[in-house]
Amino acid sequence: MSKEPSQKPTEAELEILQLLWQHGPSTVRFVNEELNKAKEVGYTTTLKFMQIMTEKGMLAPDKSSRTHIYRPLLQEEDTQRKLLNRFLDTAFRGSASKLVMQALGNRETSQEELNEIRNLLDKLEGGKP
Amino acid sequence: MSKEPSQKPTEAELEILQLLWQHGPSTVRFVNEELNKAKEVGYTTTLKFMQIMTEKGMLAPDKSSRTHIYRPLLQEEDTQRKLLNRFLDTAFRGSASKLVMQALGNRETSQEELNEIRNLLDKLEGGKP
DNA sequence: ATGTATCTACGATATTTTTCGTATTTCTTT
DNA sequence: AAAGAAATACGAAAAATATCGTAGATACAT
Repeated sequence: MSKEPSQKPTEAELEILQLLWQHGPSTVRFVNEELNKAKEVGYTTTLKFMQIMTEKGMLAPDKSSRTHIYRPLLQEEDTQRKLLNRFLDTAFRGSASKLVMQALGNRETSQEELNEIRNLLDKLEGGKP
Repeated sequence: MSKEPSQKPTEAELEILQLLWQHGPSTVRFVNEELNKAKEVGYTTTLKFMQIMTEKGMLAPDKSSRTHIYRPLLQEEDTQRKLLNRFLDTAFRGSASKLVMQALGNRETSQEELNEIRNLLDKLEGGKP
């Protein structure tokens, strides 16, 4: 029974994945230090998480040296897409536009980002002019 | 010790809130039947949830008749906003535009909705011409 | 080469979330 | 008024998440 590579990461797992996506393959110590910038977490706690994530097939450790280096097996965009779809359904009953409106309304969004979005809108509407 | 009215609802709690937002104040039985359209859940399970949610200050039961009627104390948009902010940070590292792009890209969005979004963009950019 | 620091392995505990069973109370129906 | 149906109250088990301590192995510095 080989394990399916994906699942829904928990919040804590997601935080770790974020760090790995952002910084590339890393050691437990590094991840732990990064996590500690936000809140206190014991080293072994982080280690345990990363081991569990490895069991679940989310990470792969390079064990060639004593200090293991973990890399994420889940793709960032893939994972985001799945999480987003789930979130959209549970929190917004599937209404993407409501979500988008909230997301844009609640936060400062840079001019550059707004332009990107506008471009996307153009592309989406371009399909049926 | 008065309880703070809000907290982060769990997924199961959110499902119940959704039903109450959608249909207005309801009985346990009604909520339970709705939940059962998606998956089997025992009546007492639903009851317990709604009682816990009441303790947490998310719901308020009208107990004037034997069959209690629960109404949500959390506002839909409020709650969505909070959940969204959290989700945005944990899943998209705070990048609203990335989230928006994914949300629009992954799903069919109606012309009407696209227009709404475009209007919002105009309004957002209007602020600093 | 010996003590100290750093790792991983592993198991255990704590916390939160989900799920139910049973008892008791309150209607309804006959 | 008694039997049965439908609700709530309560407690507790089960499952999923999160957190840590200790032991043993490995490297490093003196």
